[in-house]
Amino acid sequence: MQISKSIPNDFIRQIITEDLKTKIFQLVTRFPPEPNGYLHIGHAKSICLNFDVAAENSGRCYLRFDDTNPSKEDLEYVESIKADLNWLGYTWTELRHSSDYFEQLYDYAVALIKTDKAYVCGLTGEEIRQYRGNLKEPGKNSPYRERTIEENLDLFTRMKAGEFADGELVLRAKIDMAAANINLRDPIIYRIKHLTHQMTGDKWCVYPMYDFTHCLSDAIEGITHSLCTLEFEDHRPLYDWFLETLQTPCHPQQIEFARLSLNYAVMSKRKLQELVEDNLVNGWDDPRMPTLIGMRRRGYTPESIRDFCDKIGLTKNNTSIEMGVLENSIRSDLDPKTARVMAVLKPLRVVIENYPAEAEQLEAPYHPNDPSMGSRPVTFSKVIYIEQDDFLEDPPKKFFRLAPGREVRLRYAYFITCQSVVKDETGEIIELRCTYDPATKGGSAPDGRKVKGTIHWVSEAHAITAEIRLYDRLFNKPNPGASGTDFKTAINPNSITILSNSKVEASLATAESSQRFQFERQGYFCVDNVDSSAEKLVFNRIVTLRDSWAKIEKDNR
RNA sequence: UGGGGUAUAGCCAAGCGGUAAGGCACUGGGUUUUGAUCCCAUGAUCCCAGGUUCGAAUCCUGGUACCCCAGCCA
Repeated sequence: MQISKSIPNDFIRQIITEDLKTKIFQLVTRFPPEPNGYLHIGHAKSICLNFDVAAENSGRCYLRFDDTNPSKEDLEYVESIKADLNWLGYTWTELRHSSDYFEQLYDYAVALIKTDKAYVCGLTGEEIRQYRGNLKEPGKNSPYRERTIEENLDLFTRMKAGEFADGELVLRAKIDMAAANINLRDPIIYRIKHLTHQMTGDKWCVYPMYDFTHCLSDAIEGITHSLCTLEFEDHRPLYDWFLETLQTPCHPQQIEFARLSLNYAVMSKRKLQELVEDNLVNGWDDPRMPTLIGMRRRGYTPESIRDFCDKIGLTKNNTSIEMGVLENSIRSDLDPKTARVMAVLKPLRVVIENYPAEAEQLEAPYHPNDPSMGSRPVTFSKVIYIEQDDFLEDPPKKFFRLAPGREVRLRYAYFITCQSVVKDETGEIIELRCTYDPATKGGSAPDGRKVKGTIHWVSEAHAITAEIRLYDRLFNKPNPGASGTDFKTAINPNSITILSNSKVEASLATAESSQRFQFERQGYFCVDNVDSSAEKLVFNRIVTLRDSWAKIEKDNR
């Protein structure tokens, strides 16, 4: 962005600012993903919050992999998460893993047992659920709740030693089976899993649960403000209970905010995974996915995503952001810094009858409002392509483009007038015959006459054939899966359109992977970082330009 | 009366007892060799009902609506 950014002043920053005023400490935050999937735009909200708020206050922000469940996690994900974070432009003060603390966590659990605040329970999963009660009725005590400390110590030691099978025993905090908050009804804090962990290998066969791990990991790292999403509000009493009961040297403050939800998109890991597995998209990096890796491939800039996160605000309100906000962020980031070039998506051949056989070079600036971006030569010739949409045999009112007998400006070139239309046997328009006015070279008429339309073009003999992928929203309902429907029934069947015979100007021959351009009058495009090659250029449409003609057209119908 | 949250314009969101910021979207207008950009203009009495106060979106009382919680997931 060109404009200097103002620091947001949301309720979390207000709390932190106030804390900083009244206490002496260095702010420490953390971004704690579980490495069990790819990051998406919703994670970006949390990332920006944690890293930015630390930076604004000369604090630190850790990246911590919350890897307490080896059955779901994979090294592949930790690498992708690190790459996404770097791409967004963030650097963590230190890289940590919850698994780094398994030893300390185990000691804390033993401490709990020793103070009679935890016990080994032999109930089955089904029984535990039954004993837990429900939303309206209190639970009842486990028959194992009154084991002696010695017995618990012995059992827990043997759990760790691998003497029991998965599911046979668990360690539970001894709190209150009648608590109104279900999280406090003797929550399980350790379970047995005979699994190889991606970091600790086969050292452990008991793994701590989230509620026990997260607060203690925060405390161990000296996190001052532990920021998480709303669904953990109910867990805060438990978070605080562990820290108070165990008398940890510091007690981080958990603060919850609303997670991001975006119109016409899904954000849950389960749903995204389903899209990938059912081949409804082409992988996690499909440009239609809200994953960071997908958005990166689509052509979104890290700046635009950070700008978006600033714009949407931070509250506890359960809200849904309109796609338009995201689109605005990417457009306003790209507009000042992206070179303009010409590309004809759906070509229509135009022969300029009175133009000589010899081609000529014209100079075209890369940016209309920024001469410092320079210019490039484009070749003009007797046979060119224009956009099919830019010609209408029977134009409606307010259509400013080409039509029989009408004159338009070819951008940076000449005025041309359509003399006749050539059709094939089926009546389809296959070619236009036009004439040009040599006096209008460069695009202005010495006699001062005006044309309302300016259209883009490429020279047939000099253009490069490219594949262009047009993307639209993945879903055609604002809230896919709302009110019990299957979210997959809301998939937009036209979320991708592949144009394999588009014609782009010659200067694009040297376009590099991931390079972005504005195709004049069409939108912003990005060289696909997977499928594009020197032999076959492939562009992704990042976003269209705002299009007031499209609105007029829509109103006409 | 299970517990925990949230309600300010179409979508976000400031506001913290002194008379409703801003962004996005929309609509109208101006500039323009992109129907782009840019520039101007236009909209709410704050979920409802009472109450306190000279004064309430802000405080109190009582309602209503919506979200989250019953994984040996995070």
